[in-house]
Amino acid sequence: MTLTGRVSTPSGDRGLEPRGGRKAGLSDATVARLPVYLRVLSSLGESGVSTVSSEVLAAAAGVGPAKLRKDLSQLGSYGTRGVGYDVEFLIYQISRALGLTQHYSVVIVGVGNLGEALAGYAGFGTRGFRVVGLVDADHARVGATIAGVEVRHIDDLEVILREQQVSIGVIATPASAAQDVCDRLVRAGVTSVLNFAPVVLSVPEGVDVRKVDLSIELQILAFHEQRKSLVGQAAP
Amino acid sequence: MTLTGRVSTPSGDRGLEPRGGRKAGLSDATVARLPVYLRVLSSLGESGVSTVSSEVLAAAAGVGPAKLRKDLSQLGSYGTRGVGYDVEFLIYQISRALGLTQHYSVVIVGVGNLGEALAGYAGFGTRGFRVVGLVDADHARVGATIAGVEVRHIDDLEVILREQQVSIGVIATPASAAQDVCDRLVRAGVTSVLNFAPVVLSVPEGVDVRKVDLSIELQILAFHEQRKSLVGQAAP
DNA sequence: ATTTGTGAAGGGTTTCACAGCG
DNA sequence: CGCTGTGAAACCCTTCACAAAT
Repeated sequence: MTLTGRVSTPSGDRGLEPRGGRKAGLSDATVARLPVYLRVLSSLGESGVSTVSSEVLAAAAGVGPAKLRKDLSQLGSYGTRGVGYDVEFLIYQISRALGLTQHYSVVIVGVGNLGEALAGYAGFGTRGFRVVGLVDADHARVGATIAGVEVRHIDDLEVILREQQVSIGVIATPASAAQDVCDRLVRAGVTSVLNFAPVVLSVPEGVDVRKVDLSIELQILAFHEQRKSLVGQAAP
Repeated sequence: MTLTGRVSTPSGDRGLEPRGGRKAGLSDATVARLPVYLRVLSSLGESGVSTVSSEVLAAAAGVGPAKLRKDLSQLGSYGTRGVGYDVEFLIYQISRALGLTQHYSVVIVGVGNLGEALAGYAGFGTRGFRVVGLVDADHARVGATIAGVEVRHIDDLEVILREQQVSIGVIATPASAAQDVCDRLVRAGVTSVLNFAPVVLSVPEGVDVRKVDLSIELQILAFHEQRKSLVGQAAP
């Protein structure tokens, strides 16, 4: 069997190109780092630190100082030359830039070990995210209460999505169910999806998908691990 | 309190700059995508497909065809013009490039819901990764058997690392324990770490750390979600 | 005819180094 | 003097478009 010419992928072929058009400043690379700065700043704030230099903040966040300053300068001029950045003020400004001053309702689909771990994750409650729904296809799991939320059957997914203005859907199902769940989320108006299932999801334009994939991470580590054993092998 | 000038971060300040020097071809961006191609190819192979074009494979992987060809050309010339790529042969070549023809022993530290989910993850057994150790600080969890592996106490960590040539350590502990666990892994010779705890780990040069962080992903989604509501707001 | 492999162009990100401000 | 904010340079990655191969 040969597949060529016209596309007829097993898992569909909608929405190849992921990102929609940007509206204002903030490059993707910067957006991906702001949450890290935010976490470091919070921990500094709790330690009673009120001011940080780019050098110290960068070190704690694991980036170079120049990069950090470039990132922060995209938000505005919130530092003081000769002094550094005010911790509380920066926390506020980054939160605002990321949209964390709003609140987001999250539904988790699939309540296996992973779904349960996600539901119980403390970082959820903090910073404007609230788990308003847990659903599973397995009737045996329906009715249980996890982190204060009752598990409902996946048949109720659309009802839950409509009742609670859900903006983010988390997919923690087996791979085989993921695309179907995703389609249902999108059809009900969810435009942000966090996918833990090991499949490439197809979504229409305008929907953001982020993927977390254990085995991809492992394979990337394996690549570097292999490199380390191959010390100076190529001919000069 | 003010932190400026000399660095004295709460969580240490070793290992700022992440990546070591590259040895041969294969850019970071390419390495991050090869596992995706591998997965798609495997699924195609199981469907009885023996040959694919870059167009079809790219569609299924969610990238553009030009990017896919550039990526694959870094491995060598393994396609046939006018025809496409042989699925089985490509699977082999990508596996080889990623170092998946070797076997890697993995230890998971922290057997809460997340650790348990990771241990039970099917993608682990496949493709050369084997969980050879599960450890936890909680005596109540020690002795249980998960996915065929007995949970041992974290005091035994160093013993396990030495007995079983462990190359990859997975940290699934609470944030407060992560840096300490990481230090112990590194001291015992582990050079690849996959971190699920929400902290920036400090490691000496030569050690690779990859981070999986739910709340960072959520915050990135929040940013894009916010953008969507702000339709045409800035003055022209 | 079809599809790969790749120079060249284009865009984005990081790093440098210093001007500018407190 | 110290540290931020930022043009300019360097680097990396993606996209285009076409020559080469079957």
